[in-house]
Amino acid sequence: MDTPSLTQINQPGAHRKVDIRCDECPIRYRAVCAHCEGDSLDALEDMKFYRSYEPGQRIVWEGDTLDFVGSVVSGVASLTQTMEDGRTQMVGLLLPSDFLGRPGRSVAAFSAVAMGHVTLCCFRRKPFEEMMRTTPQIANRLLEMTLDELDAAREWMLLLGRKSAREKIASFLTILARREAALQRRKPGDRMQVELPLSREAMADYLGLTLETVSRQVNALKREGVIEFQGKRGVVLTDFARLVEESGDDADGGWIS
Amino acid sequence: MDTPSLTQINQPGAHRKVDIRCDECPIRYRAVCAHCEGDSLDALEDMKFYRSYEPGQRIVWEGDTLDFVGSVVSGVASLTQTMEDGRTQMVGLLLPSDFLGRPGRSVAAFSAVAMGHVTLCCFRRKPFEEMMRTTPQIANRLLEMTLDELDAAREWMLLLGRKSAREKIASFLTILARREAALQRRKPGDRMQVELPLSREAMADYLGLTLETVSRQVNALKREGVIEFQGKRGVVLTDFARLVEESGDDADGGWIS
DNA sequence: CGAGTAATTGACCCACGTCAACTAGAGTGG
DNA sequence: CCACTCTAGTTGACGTGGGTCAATTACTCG
Repeated sequence: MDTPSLTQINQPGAHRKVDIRCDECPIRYRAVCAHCEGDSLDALEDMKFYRSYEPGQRIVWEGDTLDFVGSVVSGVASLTQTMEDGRTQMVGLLLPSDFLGRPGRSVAAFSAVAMGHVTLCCFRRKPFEEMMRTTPQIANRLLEMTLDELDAAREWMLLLGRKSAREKIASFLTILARREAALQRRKPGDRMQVELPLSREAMADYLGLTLETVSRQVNALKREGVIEFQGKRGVVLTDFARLVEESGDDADGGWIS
Repeated sequence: MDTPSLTQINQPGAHRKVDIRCDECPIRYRAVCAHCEGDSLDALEDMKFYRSYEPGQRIVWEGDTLDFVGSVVSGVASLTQTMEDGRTQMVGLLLPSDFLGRPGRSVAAFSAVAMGHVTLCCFRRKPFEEMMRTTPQIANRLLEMTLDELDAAREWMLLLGRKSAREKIASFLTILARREAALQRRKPGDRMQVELPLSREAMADYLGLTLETVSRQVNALKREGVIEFQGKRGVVLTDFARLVEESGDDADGGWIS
């Protein structure tokens, strides 16, 4: 459950097995490096190193220093905040191509935890910051990504502050479906399948609910025929229009991204 | 209550009366122009124009196009989201030096409303975007500011998702006090006075509560001697330590900014 | 002084949290 | 292959924080 030491992870062996050439990288055109080419891409390629995390493993603790920044290559990680009495709120989901860490500040404002098996493409902080100064493509791409995240965070504030438990669950499923559909370059429709990337508890932390309420609402949707289960984490959306209705959003939440 | 037409506002007269030279501007070193000097500042000075809004006036509607971006020079504006049935959630407060509008996207994701008398320093979208391309100081400053806002939005998610009504009110007052103290370059302490920049209803929209609950909790804090009122909008924090306790945060929420 | 808006206060109730028991799988090891 | 444990999820019973509706009060501005 603890972060392995640097030496442990920086071993050549650990590297080689996950190494990917940038031009074959699955997140090549969505990550912070998206606009880089030629020399600037080569420079990043030289700097980068990979790290992997097991499900449940802590990537960084809120308040600790993080001596690198990087992109999620595969897997899902959570950004969370915790109060002294243990209440926790997830404040972001890091999906492949999302950026972890804040240039210009080495103390992490939030904890990051691997939700499944996670691989990061990392850059040591100092060289990366230096590179941001000399390569405007990187800073510009990061600005774009940060603006997107800010918009998403603000959307989420509406959900947390104003939506009912039922609406929260429906919104979450709708967003999963829209993202899944976008990846496959088609529209979200009936009988589409999605994988829940989170446990009930993690969903509760994300949605500002308790895990019992999540369980009840999910099963209520099942009972009412809006969704079906397929195995442990699979969900079939049997009635997408109904799901959108239940989410409280207007019909075409224009999420493309 | 409606946004005045462009011509109405762009009249030379309306301009002149609020015009400020950049080197005398109160937000000179905190706004998006903070890192600009010499030529780049001159360029901005040439491009800029001012607009004013009355209390309650809508600056832009969610979904409308906004053909300019700009900085709040004075006053407070809110960024809000509204559901079809009227539920609204404030997703940000724009204070002096804060930036309004998103470069690269002319459709506003959120409504902006003036909470008091507001003055904006505006730039037409296209020239500003062009200038961002040629002047890295601007893009860099905007990145810094956006990262700060993202952190603040995520802090707010914890409040919205997990805090009780009492904790929300206490947190809000604490934040006001910390900002006030920072402006005066001292520590927040007992018997410090703050001005509520928001009505009960606006506070409710900000905190994800109803205005009745806001009223009850504020008055409960008064009854218990944690705060006192001074006139309509003035509040004296008679017991700051207690207020921080009630907020649920650990003692020194390191908010400087 | 009267009208209009903002704020307070009370009575009621329900959505969701809490606490606790129970079930279903997924390993693990004899 | 079956007990044995461990974790994740479900379900029920119950209490309450905060929402809703409505009446009242306090300010402000003609």
